[in-house]
Amino acid sequence: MECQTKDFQQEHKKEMRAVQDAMDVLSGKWKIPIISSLCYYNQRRFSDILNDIDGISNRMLSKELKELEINLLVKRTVLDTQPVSVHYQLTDHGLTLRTIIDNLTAWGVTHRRKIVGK
Amino acid sequence: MECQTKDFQQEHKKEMRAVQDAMDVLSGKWKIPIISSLCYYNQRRFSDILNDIDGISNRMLSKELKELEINLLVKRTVLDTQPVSVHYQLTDHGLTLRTIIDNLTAWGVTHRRKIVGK
DNA sequence: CAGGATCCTATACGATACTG
DNA sequence: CAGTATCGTATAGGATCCTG
Repeated sequence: MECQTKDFQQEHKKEMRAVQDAMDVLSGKWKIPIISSLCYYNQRRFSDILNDIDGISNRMLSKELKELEINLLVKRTVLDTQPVSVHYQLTDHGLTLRTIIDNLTAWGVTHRRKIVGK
Repeated sequence: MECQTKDFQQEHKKEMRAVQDAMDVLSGKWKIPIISSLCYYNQRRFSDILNDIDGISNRMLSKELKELEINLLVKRTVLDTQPVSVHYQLTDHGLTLRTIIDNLTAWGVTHRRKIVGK
């Protein structure tokens, strides 16, 4: 411990800022489920996602999708049907989250086993 | 899309529950920075962590460490020195988060570049 | 169908002060 | 040093109703 220089610590703080940047985008109750849904189904309408995710309200879905759009993770496409339908899909950048989601899924499974016990 | 069976959807909902389980443990402002700190330094005292993480209060650190302990991610050890010092370290189970944290860190970096522009 | 507007509650979090 | 207690605020999120 005594050998740790200021640079060493600064390097770590930089890393922490990066993880927090990531978590700022992904935290909350619904972001990951939404991304997960779009990952799984590739292309999805508003009401489909509403159905994919148990317990989410339209208000929340709308709000979260907007934030994901702002963060360039999701692309919104309005189709001029009657009545209008709207498609959501992950951008290329959004797709780069796939590995993380998969890892989190796997970890979630083993964690539950660990906590609840089997 | 039309070929998706009920089973297919149920499988996906299971996966989503798993990611949410993971996020329940990791969400919030401080959990990941704390784990990151313990990952980096291996063993750390309360006041050290307080120093590692910019902006965290002792109240929050105390609270978050307790939750991490309950989730078996962190082990607390009291050393009978005068005055007492307390060591925190990741459990084996906590260490399994390393990959995820590394991935999130890397993703955070590219995401910031993407959003802020370079 | 795809949302927006409104209202309300819970909890996350912050600041400060105190203790063994 | 390693916390706990107390108080206050802000934000996340839920419920319900409305609209082009």
